Amino acid sequence: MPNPTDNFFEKVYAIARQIPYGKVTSYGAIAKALGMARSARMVGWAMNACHHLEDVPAHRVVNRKGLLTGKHHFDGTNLMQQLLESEGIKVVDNQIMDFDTHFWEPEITE
DNA sequence: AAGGTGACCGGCC
DNA sequence: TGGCCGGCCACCT
Repeated sequence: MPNPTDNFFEKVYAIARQIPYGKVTSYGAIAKALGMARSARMVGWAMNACHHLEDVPAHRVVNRKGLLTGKHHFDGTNLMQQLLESEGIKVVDNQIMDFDTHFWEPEITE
């Protein structure tokens, strides 16, 4: 019997798992998809908890500037960048190149 | 119960 | 684009 708070995380995970291969999205986009555009920070918090889940491609979630703000939370230091580049996304200095091109907008689940 | 924290965002210069 | 400031909401001590 999951707590109601866990549902919130599940929602974030659901969005993250919907991110297609070679695509990225922003915390704000996910927050907006959940109807909490003003609480993008909560998405980041949820991502922190999702870090122990392999089903959630957290490396495809970056901030709205396309900066790999959370790369520091991954196992290594450049693991997040490696994963993105492995999907065809060019990353330089923790920043995604052609962010608008690889940007993917999550579906609104309300 | 209250305060501090955080993988952020938007506006302004 | 980059830096600074305020707001935002859930979680932890």
